[in-house]
Amino acid sequence: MSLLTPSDPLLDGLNPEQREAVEYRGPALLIVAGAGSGKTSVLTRRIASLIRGQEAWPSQILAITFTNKAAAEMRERAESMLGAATEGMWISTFHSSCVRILRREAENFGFTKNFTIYDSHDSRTLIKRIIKEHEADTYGLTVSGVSGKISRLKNELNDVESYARNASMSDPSERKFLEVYRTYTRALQSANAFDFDDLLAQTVFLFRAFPHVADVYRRKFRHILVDEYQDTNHAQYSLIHELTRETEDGLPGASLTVVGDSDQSIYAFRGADMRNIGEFERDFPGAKVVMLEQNYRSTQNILDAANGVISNNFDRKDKKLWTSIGGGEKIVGFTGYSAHDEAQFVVDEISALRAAGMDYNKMAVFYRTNAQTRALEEIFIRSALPYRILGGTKFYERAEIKDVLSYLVVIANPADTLAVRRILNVPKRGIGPATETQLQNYADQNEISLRESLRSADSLGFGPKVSGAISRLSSLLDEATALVELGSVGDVLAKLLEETSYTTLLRASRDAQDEARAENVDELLAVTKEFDKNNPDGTLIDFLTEVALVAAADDLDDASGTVSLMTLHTAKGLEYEAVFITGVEEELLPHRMSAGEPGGPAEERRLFYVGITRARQRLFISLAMSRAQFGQTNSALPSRYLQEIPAELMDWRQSPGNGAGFGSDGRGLSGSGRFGAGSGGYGRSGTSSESNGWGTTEGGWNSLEAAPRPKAEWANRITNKVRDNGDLELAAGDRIRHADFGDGSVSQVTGEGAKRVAHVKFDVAGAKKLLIKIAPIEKI
DNA sequence: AGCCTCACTGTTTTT
DNA sequence: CAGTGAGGCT
Repeated sequence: MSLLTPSDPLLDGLNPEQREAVEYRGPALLIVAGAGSGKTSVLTRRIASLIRGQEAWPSQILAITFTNKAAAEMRERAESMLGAATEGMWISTFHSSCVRILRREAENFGFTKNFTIYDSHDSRTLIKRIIKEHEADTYGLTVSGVSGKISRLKNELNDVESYARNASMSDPSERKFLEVYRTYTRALQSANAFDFDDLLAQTVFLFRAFPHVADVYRRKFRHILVDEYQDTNHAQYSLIHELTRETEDGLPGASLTVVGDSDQSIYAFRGADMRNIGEFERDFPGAKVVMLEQNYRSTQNILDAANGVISNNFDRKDKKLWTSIGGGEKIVGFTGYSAHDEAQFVVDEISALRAAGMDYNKMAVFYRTNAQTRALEEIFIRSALPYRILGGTKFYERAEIKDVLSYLVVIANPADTLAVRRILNVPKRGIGPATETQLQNYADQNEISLRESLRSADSLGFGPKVSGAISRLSSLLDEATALVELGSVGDVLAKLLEETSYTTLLRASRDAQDEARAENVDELLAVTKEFDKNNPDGTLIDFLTEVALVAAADDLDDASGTVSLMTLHTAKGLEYEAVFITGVEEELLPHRMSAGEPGGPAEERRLFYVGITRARQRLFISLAMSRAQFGQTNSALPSRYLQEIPAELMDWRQSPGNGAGFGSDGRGLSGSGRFGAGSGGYGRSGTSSESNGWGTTEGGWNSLEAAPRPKAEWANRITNKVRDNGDLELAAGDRIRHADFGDGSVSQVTGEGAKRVAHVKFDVAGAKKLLIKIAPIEKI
């Protein structure tokens, strides 16, 4: 048992439950940790107590998180408790743990240890090519459809052959899909590459196919700790199971600790299954369960709001967060006229908080979709507030960065055809599609890689210009490869940039954006040098692995004084003194795409809950009445989740219920900035059939007509059924009747499908544009 | 081969 | 809106 005494600093300040979570010893422990209940602290102290009590060597500990950031934080905390005694511990994400294992074991199953990792963009590119080659698009297969399906299959551990056994071969599109899946799998194999999902799935397959290999790791890891267990998908779950199994010669399985909170499960879309945590006790009979419900982060008001919201999810174990911190300030609500107006509110409040002494890096702004950053950014820039965006279009996804990285990939893994193709004609060197196809054919016929075929340029009958270009590329790659042995990653990259003139050419371009691209490439060069400095023994492969696995929240050093902007997903696991949740509207939160998915609205509610519980002191919730999306402005309704926050907790500066209506003349932004008080309404009342009168005036402003009639406080209460005229056929000359505008005649119909717009001349109300699908109209 | 323009399309969250 | 693909021109 533990050698710790009650006064040991490891147990200092812990409540009885936390303490039990640190001290319990047994084969399986589930820590149900509500938001802000100190789970990271408990987890690290648990690790520390295992080491201090000499119950385990550091190398016997495997701690798994979902993000590198969480892993880094845990490592840091463990180091501050244990110092050098953390050496040899595996504290890393699922994905990087798997890469580590796969690199060691790749030779067992037809890969080499310098395999490439394909991000989702790479796999889409590959899938796109395969769909084209197999003319699979004529069977209705799309790139996103196929890549989504393959990803789901892999997360469920269905490889091609197991899928083939179960698929219905009578369906031609199924057959075609199988063909694509099979080709894709072979392409990955021959490119010596794994996609993201493979990293997990292949590790599981490896363990299952080679029990003696699995045993090596089972013997090694005696204590396995998993964070955010509610977000594990089937592959991750199986991986944990494989690792905690008894070895062939009877060594009992490792002790397993999982931490999670089903209320914070927000990754169902990538296969996460809450049941993994719900059924933990069934999976591990005799498991100990510890509940952490005391919250050390937020004020009671914030927790009450969070509890109010989450209690609307039914299939959950009831648990209530509580705190001894006290009530705190009310939650501030604001309804903007537009996304810009909303952003202005955010900026104003941030300035006020700053003036009151709060540092910018203690504040964060959350949103549901990355697209929402646009308006926020504009206003932040205009107001000269320092901010940083976490996630979004990632540095490593930029075309110029991928180009340059592809050179490094080709050097590390010449089998990677995708990477070879990417650099073949970048920068332009006269190797076009025709040449590429010929090279590929030659490679296929001789069963060599595309990279190898470059060496035979002279004998392929190309013109002198083309074959010269190919030979030069080939020898450049050879030279750089030779340099890998001697030089650092930075040296190799510098040489490649020098020889290809990549940045020089960008700088010579007259496209202004190319200068920015050149700077990005310079930054990448700086990154490699930084890597060389921090990892004197680091290899090119190590560098590429690190780069492939960085995530949105990872590159954040929040020491600097900036406000952080991020999606609600990225926000998980973080906390801030002041939190702004923006865009709390129907169609956005819950997102329209979630409506059709089973459990969608409940998951969106959890997302909102995650956002709320990030806040320590102050919480601001805002929405906009209209929002531009896909170049069009649409009106929006308050999110259904707003009414789940007890009204007395909120202080509405500008409420969705009694906010002013605004006229169809479209004033608003220019005037007072915020629309003034007034009656009438945002949103509508009455029966569902006349709700949602999205009209578009000829002036271009999309607006809701003021609705000077009694209404429920929450306009969206009555919109559970959205009007849908999807099938309504209209043509010029038709007479229609609108719920508000009366009768009119159609002058023109534009757009397609759901975006069909009728241009209508109303007899009294004048000319309007109406979205046919949802306008309250009927043909007469 | 390489450049241009035009039209079209999907339109969430991420390791 | 943004990223892509086709088609036409040099």
